[in-house]
Order: sequence, then structure tokens, then C-alpha cells
Amino acid sequence: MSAAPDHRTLHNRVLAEVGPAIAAGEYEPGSVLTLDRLANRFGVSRTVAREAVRVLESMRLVVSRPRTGVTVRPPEEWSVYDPQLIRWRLAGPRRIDQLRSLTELRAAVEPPAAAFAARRGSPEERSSLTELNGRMVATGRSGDLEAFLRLDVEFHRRILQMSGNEMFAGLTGVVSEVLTGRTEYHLMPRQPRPEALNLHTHVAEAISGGLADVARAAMRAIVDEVVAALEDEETAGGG
Amino acid sequence: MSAAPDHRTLHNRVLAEVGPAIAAGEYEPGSVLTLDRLANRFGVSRTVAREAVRVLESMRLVVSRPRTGVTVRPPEEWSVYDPQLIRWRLAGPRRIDQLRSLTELRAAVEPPAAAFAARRGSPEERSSLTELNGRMVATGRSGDLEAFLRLDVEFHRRILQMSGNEMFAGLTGVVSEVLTGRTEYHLMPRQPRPEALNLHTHVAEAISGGLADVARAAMRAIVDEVVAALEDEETAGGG
DNA sequence: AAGCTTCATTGGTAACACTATTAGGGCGCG
DNA sequence: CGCGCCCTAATAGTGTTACCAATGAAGCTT
Repeated sequence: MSAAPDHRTLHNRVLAEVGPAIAAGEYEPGSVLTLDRLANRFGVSRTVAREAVRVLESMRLVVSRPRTGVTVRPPEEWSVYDPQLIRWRLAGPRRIDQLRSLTELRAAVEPPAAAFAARRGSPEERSSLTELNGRMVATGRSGDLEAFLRLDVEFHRRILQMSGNEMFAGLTGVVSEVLTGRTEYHLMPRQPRPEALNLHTHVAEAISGGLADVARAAMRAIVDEVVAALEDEETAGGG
Repeated sequence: MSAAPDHRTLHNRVLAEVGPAIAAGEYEPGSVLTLDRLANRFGVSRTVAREAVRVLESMRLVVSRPRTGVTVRPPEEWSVYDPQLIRWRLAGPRRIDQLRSLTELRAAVEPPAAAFAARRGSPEERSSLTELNGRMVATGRSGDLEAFLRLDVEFHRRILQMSGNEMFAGLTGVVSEVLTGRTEYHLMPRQPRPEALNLHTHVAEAISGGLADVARAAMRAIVDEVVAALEDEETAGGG
């Protein structure tokens, strides 16, 4: 959604085929792709294949060594924060695991981010949150799920960016993927739960008022609920 | 420390010069590097320059467009979780900011990671932590700072990996960079503080005993102290 | 077991054709 | 006269081919 790669270039098209395949575990760790095979398989020049491999290498999906070829690395070594890789994995067979990990990450980061936002955000930024929250409430009532999703993403994004911490801000893409994925895989209620909306209002007002501890607690309530909902889904064997 | 790029290849050497320069802010966002200039400046072929640019592009440091050239993106858009980029920025002029952001991230993630480790780690993994902690205590007394650092990194790494969350586990590199950077920039006491060591012992025993809440609280005490120490350092104008 | 040879495969170079993008000029129209 | 549209040309990056160098794993030799 946020950071689509440019599919006009050839190496990106190659990447868009090989990357998801590796991310999905279709190649065992240790298996080998040679440049020539890649080039032949996709009908592209060696140069293009090499550029694709360079990118895979910088994501730590593979290593490229002379005489050996391009070797797939074990998943533990992948750069799991790379936005492209996150998307590839969310499209793959392990998407539920991936979604759980990402949601637990959100649960860890967003409460402190809300606290920092209350402390470090400018007064204008902070009060703009309540305005945004107002629109969320209205849209939630209207039942337009897609519009609500956009506002929800924007809400969480702004808090992360107001936190004054670049690493937190760097998770906006993740949060947007998680929220989007959650609706896409129908892990969301058809209408936003009033309680959840209330909590968002509490977060907005706490941040506006500079109440770091309240903001953290309210945000914690939001994300803990999300984690719990995901666990229910898993133990219920739902899918 | 953990993930050194392979400097034997030319494009990696180019990358090792251009990357840190961009990361250090030596090029304004919007400024343009053409392939020809890069190739000439480093005395390499266009192909090599292109491969380096591909990698920079996948880190979102630059965009490459026909007719325009290779444009530096604003820092907000960079992939700040990329291990290479983290290292480059830690070597640059904003390193203290970077270290603060990373430390706050640790503070957010490690307590829940410890809780998950207590719940999800295998009995062997969990009890091996107390063994490791024993060695830390011994080494802390001996005063061998370098050996202590290695054990400390290993301690936190294992907890992240025991957490059963790939995103948390993916931060091991970050934690290792932060701990290493902290000693390198002399933000550490000459000898580990007995209180901090005690807290590590609490963490190890809580995880061994499967006490998630205790593990989280003890880990929170550790990281909160680190954050506080960093804030003192900053307000004291130290460096 | 140590060292040597082989050779598949990546790494690097060069030169060229193709293509996308945009600046600017010219043209027509209001 | 001024505005807007279209065409053209210049300027990058993009993609291809061909070739040689360097590497290092595997097997062979001693």
C-alpha cells in the first residue's frame, strides 16, 4: 500500500517473482540459484539478473559467491524489517505467523510511542489528533470500512511520527501493512467496536493534553486487545 | 560487528563510501548523483556504479529515474532498520541521536521479549540463561570489559531469539550495535554496576522459572535505567 | 595429508542500442 | 498579445552483448 516498488524496470519484475518465492520458503536454505539460470528462466540478460541478486543480497535473503553461485540463506538471517520482504511474507503461506509477530511488535512499540508523542509533539500536531479522531468516530458510525481503515492507519502513523524517535517512525509502514492485512484477511469486525473507538478517543485526548502516562495506558489497551483477538483466532483454528 | 559487508567486491567498496556519506547528510535531500559521475569519481565501470545504486535504492536512500539521475531521498523515507544503514549512521555525526532512538526501541521491545521468552522458550534454553548469567557475574567481577560486553550481547540476543517472535529476534543486530556503541563512546561505567548485574540475574531466573511478569519487570528495570543514563548524558551536554 | 590443478561461476569492463522523461521551442487559438 | 498544446531534441537511466579476470570448491596427485 505505502511503498510499492516500481514495476516498470526489468530487474524489479524479476525481483517480484524471485523474492516472494524465496520468502515463501520455496527454496530450502542452502539451495543455489545461478545467474545464468535466473537469466534464462526470465529471459533477461545476466546484468539484470545480477542487479536483482544484489538487492536480494542486501536483504540478506541470499549470498553470492564465485564458483558457488547464489545461495539462499536461512530465514533467521533475513532482514525481516525490510518493507518489501514484509509484504512478500504477508503474501506467502506463513502470513498468519507473520501477522502475529508484527502485531506483537506493534503492541511493544505503540504504547511508548504514544507516551513520547504526548511529551514531544508540538501543540498543533497534538491537537490535530483529536480532529482526526473525530473523523474516525463519524466514519465508524457510517460503516464505510475502507475509509475507516485509511483514517485508522493515519491515526497510528501520526503518533509514531510524533514520537520523535526515528525507529518508531520507521514502523509506520509496518503498522499500515498490519492494519491493511488484518482487514484483508477478515480478522476485523464488520463495524469498529465502540469500545475500541473510545480508546482511540482517550489516546487522542491524552496526547493532546500532554498526559504521557494516560496516552501510554490507553494505547496499551488498544494493542493488547488486538493481540488477544489474534490469539483467539489462532487457538480457534480459524483461518 | 555482527554483519560486516564483504569488502572484497568493488560495488561494496563504492557503497561503503557513498552510503555513509548520504547517511551522514552530506548530500541534501533532492540532490542528484549521476551514474557517470559516480563511475568517474570512484574509477569504476558504470555497471558497478549501477549495482551500488540498486542497493542504495533498496534501502530507500535514493531513487533512480531516467533523465533525472539518482536523487537522494529525505531521511524520513530511509529504511532505518537496515543493519548497514544503522551502522553507517552510528558512524556519522548524528550518532548520539541514533543511539537514543535505538535505545528507546530496545526499551520498548526487550521487556515483552523477556516475557515471551519465559512463556515460549524450551526448558533447556531457559535454564541455559542462568548459566550464561553466572559467567557474566564472574566476568563482571574480573573487570574484563570486553569479555563482559560479549557476554552481555549474548545474553540479550538469546532472550530476543527465545521470544518466538521473528521481529524481536530480528533486532539482535540492533542490540549488539547499541551495546557495542555504548562502550565505544564511553557511555558505560568502567565496571558493570552491581545493581545492573543483579537485575540481569533476576531476568535469567524469572525466565528459567517461566515467570513472564517478573521477567518483563526486571528487564524493564534494566532498559529504563539505560534510557535514563542516556538522558543524563544528553542534558549534561556530555560527549 | 598436503599441495596442485581444474573449471564453473561470480566479478568487472566496455561499447552500444533502447527508452523514458522533461525542457524548450513553435504553433495555433482565444 | 498571451496562453496552452504539441513536437522535438537532449539527457539521463535501462537493457543487451561479449569478453576477460578472479575466486575458491572439488577432485586429483603425490
